[in-house]
Amino acid sequence: MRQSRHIGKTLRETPKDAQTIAHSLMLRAGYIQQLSAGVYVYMPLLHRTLTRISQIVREEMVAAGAEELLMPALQPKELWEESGRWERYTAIDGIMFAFKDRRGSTVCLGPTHEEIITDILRQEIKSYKDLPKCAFQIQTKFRDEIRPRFGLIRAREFIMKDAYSFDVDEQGLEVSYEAMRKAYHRVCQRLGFKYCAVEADPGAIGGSGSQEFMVLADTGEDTILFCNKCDYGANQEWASSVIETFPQNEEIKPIQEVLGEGIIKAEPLCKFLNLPMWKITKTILYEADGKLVAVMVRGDCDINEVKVANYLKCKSLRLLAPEKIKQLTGAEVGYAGPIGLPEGTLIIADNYVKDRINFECGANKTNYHNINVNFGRDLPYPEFGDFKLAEAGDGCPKCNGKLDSARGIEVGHIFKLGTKYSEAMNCRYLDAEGKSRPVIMGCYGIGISRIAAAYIEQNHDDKGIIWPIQIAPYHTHLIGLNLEEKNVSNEAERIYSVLQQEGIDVLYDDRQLRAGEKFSDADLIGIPIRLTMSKRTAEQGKIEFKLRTEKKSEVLTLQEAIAKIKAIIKESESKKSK
RNA sequence: CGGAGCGUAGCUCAGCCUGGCUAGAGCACUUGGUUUGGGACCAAGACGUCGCCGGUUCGAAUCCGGCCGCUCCGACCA
Repeated sequence: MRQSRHIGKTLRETPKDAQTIAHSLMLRAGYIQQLSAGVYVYMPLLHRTLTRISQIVREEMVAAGAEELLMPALQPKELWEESGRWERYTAIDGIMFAFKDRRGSTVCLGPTHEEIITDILRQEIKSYKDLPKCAFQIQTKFRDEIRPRFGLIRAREFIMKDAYSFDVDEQGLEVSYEAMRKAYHRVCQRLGFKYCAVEADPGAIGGSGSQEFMVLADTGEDTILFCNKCDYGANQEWASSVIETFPQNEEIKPIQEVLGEGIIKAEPLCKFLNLPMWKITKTILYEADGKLVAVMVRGDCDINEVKVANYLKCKSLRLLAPEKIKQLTGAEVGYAGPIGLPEGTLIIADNYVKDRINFECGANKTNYHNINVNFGRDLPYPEFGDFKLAEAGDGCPKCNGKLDSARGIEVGHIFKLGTKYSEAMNCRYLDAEGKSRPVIMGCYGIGISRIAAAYIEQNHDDKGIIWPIQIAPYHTHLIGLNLEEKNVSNEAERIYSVLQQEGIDVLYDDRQLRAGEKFSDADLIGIPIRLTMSKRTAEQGKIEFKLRTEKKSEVLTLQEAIAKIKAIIKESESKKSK
């Protein structure tokens, strides 16, 4: 491509809306243009990169035994009602774009495709002999995100690869899931990511287990925790951890109400009462689908609301508003405790709350706290579970290691769905005994457009993007200098066409600009190999070769340069799965 | 949705508080000249429904009201 005819001007200044480096660089280098909130034009350079990312993903999906198809983005309401997700996705969460067509039928733009694929496969699968099956597509998804942000990281329209597996039983699902898990690792490796795969919350998609593929970046929206000894890793919203416990060998004391005026929050409280943090109890009041719930955790812990919501199986979980707390408990915020809550309040407590004696908790009276509280005597044992937020420094739940934390961008997420959709939508088969069984499903997503943004977030310098050869928009960037001299421009033109004949993708900067501007643009755009033809090199009959990752350049013959470029391309292609 | 902010040239922004006549700057763009291997310089030019609608006023980018759009902080997720 001749840069003089290329669409996508570079900008010197950072557009003010860009909050992350990747977003800013993509705007400045002409990879994206914003059309409205969370909606972007994929400009020619990005389009090429997305095509390459898609191709890598496609190759690994096919190698894992999946078959490609393409489903409609426009979907009928009926299938979503059948799966039971219509209300959640529209009225409750509002994540789905839905509207009426001219005949008055309600339709929506697909945020995901479990319903459609299940509808297709239930017509396909009749017998255990029809299984297993695995299908994937690379397609535009629509999600009316509550808050789109960071450019392509969280967009309302984005490109996703989604795959769906169908098996006869759990063991079959294990095999399919494992094949996808490996394929996801290969995709991440081929792309050249610094990443990690972690256990995750299946969330709205549902199912029994899931893993997220996290690209490590400080601007990531997620916090991940991983063990410094074993392979345990999990999204913080899903992670469990081990914390220190203390011997409970003191005598059981009588419960006592203590005045501690204006003293709230665990730390001031433990100083005031001269108690260790772990003896304090945080009791937080929530409204779960309109029902009052009190959650207790140890004073040195925080609550993980995802765990609480999962335990309660509720659709919405909100902190109780201060006015409501006062109305229901009679106390200001900060004095809530498990004793004396309104009738019918569900009390749940973190496991680490359980084996303590003579602990503290709020008295549900402004300025008062109870000490020497004991389960069984002062209040019944509540329901216990894992509700605390795991944090860096906690112990690993699998070994005796410690958890470290990092920020990550979720580029892939794989789920064991089980029978959630096949039961709801009647996707069944007859087994060898002639018995009807629901198909066991899995689903597997990769954010194609997000990968581009995540890669830049992880690989850039102060001058611009640094693409690897496998997903760069072009393999080489040919820079022509001194083009006003006929012999130089002739030579540059010749090299441009030789490179093309050799099957090397080349962006040829044939613009009449100064060297500095061309080099700056080249650094910004980030094509991995730069070839420079100028008066200087033309005289030697050679060309300057430079890698985007290196400071130094070398002067080579065209043949040598081509050989090097081909070696680099070949090296990246050797990672492809057969 | 709750909280905060912004909307003036392609981009970054000044002007608004304290209303005033042809609305500014830098970058980008056009033309000419000098330059020419890391975002040059000089000169001349082109480019604006000041987000939209309404109100106040002799007069509105500026004050007031409504609407729209965008961004940030929280819940969502590939």
